[in-house]
Amino acid sequence: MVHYDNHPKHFVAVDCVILGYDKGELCVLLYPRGFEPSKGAWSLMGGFVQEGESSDDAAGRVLKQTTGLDSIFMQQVETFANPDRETEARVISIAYFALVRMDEHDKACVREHGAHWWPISDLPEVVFDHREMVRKAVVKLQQEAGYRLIGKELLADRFTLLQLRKLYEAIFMREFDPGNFRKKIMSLDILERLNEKDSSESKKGAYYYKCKNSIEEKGLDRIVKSEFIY
Amino acid sequence: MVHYDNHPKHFVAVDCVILGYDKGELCVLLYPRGFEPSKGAWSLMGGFVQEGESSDDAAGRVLKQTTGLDSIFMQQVETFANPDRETEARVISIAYFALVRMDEHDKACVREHGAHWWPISDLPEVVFDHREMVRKAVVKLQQEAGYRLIGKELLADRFTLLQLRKLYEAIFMREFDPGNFRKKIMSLDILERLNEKDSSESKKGAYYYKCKNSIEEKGLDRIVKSEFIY
DNA sequence: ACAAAAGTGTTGCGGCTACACCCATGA
DNA sequence: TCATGGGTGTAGCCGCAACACTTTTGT
Repeated sequence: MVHYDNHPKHFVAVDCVILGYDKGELCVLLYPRGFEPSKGAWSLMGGFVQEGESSDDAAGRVLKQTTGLDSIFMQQVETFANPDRETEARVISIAYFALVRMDEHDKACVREHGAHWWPISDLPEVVFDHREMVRKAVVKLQQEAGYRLIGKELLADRFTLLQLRKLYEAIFMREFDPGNFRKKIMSLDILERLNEKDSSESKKGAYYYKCKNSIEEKGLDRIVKSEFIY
Repeated sequence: MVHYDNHPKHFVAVDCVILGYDKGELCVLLYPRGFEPSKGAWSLMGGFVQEGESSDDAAGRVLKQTTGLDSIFMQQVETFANPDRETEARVISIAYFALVRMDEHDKACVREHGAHWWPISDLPEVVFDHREMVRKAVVKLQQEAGYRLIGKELLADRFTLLQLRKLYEAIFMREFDPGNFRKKIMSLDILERLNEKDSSESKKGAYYYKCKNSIEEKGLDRIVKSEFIY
């Protein structure tokens, strides 16, 4: 591990799989690549890791630049380091994924970058190995959502159980029994029922819930134990 | 993503958490750092990612150099990219873990590097963030071993169910009921009973088993569903 | 009256846990 | 004969899936 100078240096980038949820669909934020090669293909939001900057910081910076959002749930997915994964130069890329509320991000900011939300189930052609990054990010999201309650991160402050269930159905790409889903979530004792109802989605009206800010999310048992197929 | 030249380049290394199993203990291969800083502390086996070499290749190369082993189960753990994680220079490190059979590796090769096997449960002082790398690698191993049968990778070609159970107890740091463990494993229908017995560990003698080379390891259900505590 | 979602209850199955029990054999 | 692990069986528990059923209210 001595002789550092004998060894090559590399460009190191982060690519962010920014995931949002809207109208029953899980979406990812892409921007159009405006130059060759692969002009016209879409790309994840990315940036280079700078001197004195950790990759976590770099990912946060990219997220901030493109959505205006700060202190968002982010997690490392995997590092892609094939020497020929990009065509112009060798770039080693650390993929991250982030969960944002699609109604809360800075739309001007996104528009300025020409970015666009694409449904996970119907992605356009993307650049390099970015499709694989998205795939791996979704698998990570599934693992994450299977162990602890996502929802805070992708829904508004308050939400109905229908909305939460639809979110989980979008994440796991399968349907959940309404009754059983309700009981499972309730048994975790992490939601607090508000006194307001939402009548837009049903005649009877469903109570809003919010996450107990109470605490610690420690050691929940599994929410979904299914296999991952995506 | 243009203007590559405006961006800094970094040293990129791989660090291998080489795990083995011997006499009921999960062990990791470390070698003593022979120079300051942190002289006397132990270090994971590592190396720099070269031009035209993927990080997977680099990890394989390091493993080959230090154990003489080839085509071994390896998996990326996580990338460590804090700017100050090493003291001499900034090095971004991609951590890998590997599973090797402690009786099969090239002992001369290991000795030549001054390397030594340390039990996971009682590590010496290690350099930089290597302890965290080991921790994360073990968590990954637990996840892996919970979904599919490790054993091929860490035990000899043939093994008794006692040996397999002891291995799982070492990985998960808890005990398994002998009867239940046997039934669980058998229900997976992936082991083939040989006609030889091992009498060294019991009076009655236990049949040797080996993994059905049959095939595909597809979609096993969970072997261990417990939470991860390490 | 009907549809549609909210919300609750019930039942059955499958897997896991805990533990009892016989077997074989070396010391 | 006794201790030890091999190997099998069983009973209880718990969680989940499937689905029935009641409630509420807008149209």
